[in-house]
Amino acid sequence: MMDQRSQRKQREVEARRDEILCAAERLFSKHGFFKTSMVEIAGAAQFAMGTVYRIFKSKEEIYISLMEAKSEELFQLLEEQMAQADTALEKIRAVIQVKLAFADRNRDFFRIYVSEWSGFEWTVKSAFGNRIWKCYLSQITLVADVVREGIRRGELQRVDPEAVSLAFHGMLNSTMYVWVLQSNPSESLESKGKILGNLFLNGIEKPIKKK
Amino acid sequence: MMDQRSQRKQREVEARRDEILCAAERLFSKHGFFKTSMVEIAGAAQFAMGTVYRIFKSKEEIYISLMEAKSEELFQLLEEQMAQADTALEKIRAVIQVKLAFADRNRDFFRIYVSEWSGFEWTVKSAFGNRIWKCYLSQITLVADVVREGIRRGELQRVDPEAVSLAFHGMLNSTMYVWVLQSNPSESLESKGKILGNLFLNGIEKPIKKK
Amino acid sequence: MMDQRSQRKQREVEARRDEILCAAERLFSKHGFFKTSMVEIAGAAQFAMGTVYRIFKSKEEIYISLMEAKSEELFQLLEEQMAQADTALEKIRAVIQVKLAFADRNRDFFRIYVSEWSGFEWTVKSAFGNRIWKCYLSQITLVADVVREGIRRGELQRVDPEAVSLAFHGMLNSTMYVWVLQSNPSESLESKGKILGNLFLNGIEKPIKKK
Amino acid sequence: MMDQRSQRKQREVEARRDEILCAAERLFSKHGFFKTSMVEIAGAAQFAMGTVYRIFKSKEEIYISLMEAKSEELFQLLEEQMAQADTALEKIRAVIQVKLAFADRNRDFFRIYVSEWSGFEWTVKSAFGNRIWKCYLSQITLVADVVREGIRRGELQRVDPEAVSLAFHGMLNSTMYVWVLQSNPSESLESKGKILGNLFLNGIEKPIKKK
DNA sequence: TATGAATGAGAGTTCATTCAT
DNA sequence: TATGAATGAACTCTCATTCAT
Repeated sequence: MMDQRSQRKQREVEARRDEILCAAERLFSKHGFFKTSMVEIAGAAQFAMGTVYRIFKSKEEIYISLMEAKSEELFQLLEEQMAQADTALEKIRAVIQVKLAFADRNRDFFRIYVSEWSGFEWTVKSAFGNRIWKCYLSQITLVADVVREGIRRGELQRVDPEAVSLAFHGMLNSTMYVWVLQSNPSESLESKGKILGNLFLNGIEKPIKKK
Repeated sequence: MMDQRSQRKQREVEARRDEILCAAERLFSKHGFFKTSMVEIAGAAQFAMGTVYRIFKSKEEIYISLMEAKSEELFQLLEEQMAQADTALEKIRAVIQVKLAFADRNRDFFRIYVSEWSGFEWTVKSAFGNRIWKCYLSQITLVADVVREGIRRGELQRVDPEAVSLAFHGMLNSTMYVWVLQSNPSESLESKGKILGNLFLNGIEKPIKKK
Repeated sequence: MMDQRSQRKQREVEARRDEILCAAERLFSKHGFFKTSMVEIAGAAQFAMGTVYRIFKSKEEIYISLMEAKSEELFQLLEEQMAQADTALEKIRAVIQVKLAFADRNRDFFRIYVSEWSGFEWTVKSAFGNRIWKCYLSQITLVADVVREGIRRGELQRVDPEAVSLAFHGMLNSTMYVWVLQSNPSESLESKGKILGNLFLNGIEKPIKKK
Repeated sequence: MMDQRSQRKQREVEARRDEILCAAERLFSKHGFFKTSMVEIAGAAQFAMGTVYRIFKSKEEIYISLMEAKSEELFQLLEEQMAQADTALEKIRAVIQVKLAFADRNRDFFRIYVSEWSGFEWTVKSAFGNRIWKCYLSQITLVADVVREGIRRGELQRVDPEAVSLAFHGMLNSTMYVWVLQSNPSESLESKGKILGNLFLNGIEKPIKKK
């Protein structure tokens, strides 16, 4: 009985969290962190200010929770899809597809994510900066591991896995950000993915000697 | 005589501009645009508030002027070095070297530049957003032209020049940002450049058929 | 229950409005609109700045609300007293008495009212200027109507009602302002009213022919 | 020789004073005292800020000098015209005509003059307030003297000269202000003067017994 | 527990006045 | 003497956070 009640409570709190994060996502995406006020967030989420502050201890906390939640979601999707791929090449192509599709479904989030990918505004407050940074780092590590494994299995050249993964994400993010900004993307998700996959795997140089 | 005096005036105004921009660069880099106040900028530049406002009409104007000035400087360096290179491959390697060296000399600026590369916080205010965006666009166009020429001359594969250039800059920026953040870069400038150059030109896949 | 609470809220907000207006009245009267700061108003009303801004959206809004509230109050007194008078002459004498008594009770307000009667500082910002102007216009129209009726009923000469009403208020205001400024009015309210009434009704010329 | 040079100096200073006052008049009339800046005044008068401050020690000084200069001019016109009139009635009509004509020629000044007739914004700083007040007082006294003389000579009723003069100017000013505000005055100067003259001399009541 | 009014420090910007040139 | 750049206090208004109800 007590259990049931506390479970309902739990679920309610979760639902509230989501509603607030959802409202914040839209607003941050539209106006940026600093030009979005707590009154706006509370209003959009249909809660009183006090209620918002009961769930999140500050505006920054909302921002970071938003990043963490979505990053976690994306990370799990990445892991799932990568588990189904065998070779490093397939895994890398999977990462591209998953991220592109995710960006397409979460355009508001992605505008924030890419913009703040460096965590620049947060670097001072290291406690917050670190949490944001981890969101990026987890993905970079994930791909770095794939690269490392690919090298070991002879599928990939002997490159620096971390450096290459970092560059890979920069490539992806810059492309996706511009793509997300366009309201009517002229080119499809697929073609973008193919371009990036080829670029990352084979580069742009023309293979000169193919006897 | 009149000329001399007005020239000195001119130089003094320039010097003031630079001092303010320099102070702003440091502060924006450390705290971000919104957490840096005009009082701080004025104080760091050793001027009274009114003096700062005599030279820049708003805080945004300082920010944008900073971006424009440094971007222009970087752009000219890029053009100079590219003019001395013959092939597309050489030009691309030149871009990487120049940007890395520039980032190394302008660490504060680069933290701002990469952080805000998407211009996200500015997109709302289109007048300002456009000016920021142009700073990035000029570089993307520059490299896209190199790629186009390289394809025409048979040096590069038939890729989408704009898409590839965008990805190239994302790759560079993400790498440089992390590199700039490290106070004691363990790896040298050269090696970073080599890694990125190889990645962009040849990708990471192991060339399978080499009979 | 809900009703009671919301009613109390309503009353509290009203009380706050009044306290702020009251403080502003005193300060505007003493230092004028531009030399009175919001900090001073908030301080005098014993509220934090934010509270003042919750109730009035700007300093101008306070000023205009003050004018409108008091003007409305005066206007209603005028209407009441005029309703009890039969002839135009009686009505005009009633207007004089009511305005003098009101000015006596609201010395601070009257200093502002008369000073700014022309709305000069406001004419530029038409939106605000109009609201101020209406405060004066309503009274001028009121008296103009009385004059018109008086003419119709043969009590008054065939004069231009609007022009005469305007002059009438100028006469009243100038007299009242000086009177209000004197801390210890040497002459009584009554005698001032009589003088103005006679002046407006009969002029100052000696009726020459009275056979 | 020395005399000539110092005389020229004197004349130059006078010319500067006039240019500044002229510029200030236009600007104060358009935007009000507080919304007109010294930079604007200096710019409009084609002088450097320092030069303006060499001639007037503050913005307030410009304002008051402006009032004093024009008031003095008006006062002399009034004295001249009144000297040519014999009876009190003629003198009063002369005052009306002169003021109306002066207002017509000095519309900018009159907007300021009437708006600030009460000196309200200045009352705090008594030193300044007094100087402004004297500008009004001189006219009131002038007319009060005429009224006193008129009573002595049996032309006017036994009224309070000061009170009546004050009311007279209030009447005039309110009428003139509205008239000055209208860009295309529909009614002529003459007719306005007649209305005010009749009102002041005979009132609006219909003389009842005229056998 | 939920509310949202109250808080007040702090923001960007202006401008009367000064003073080195 | 004339200049106009430099000054910095003071302005209006915002908003993240708190807390009495």
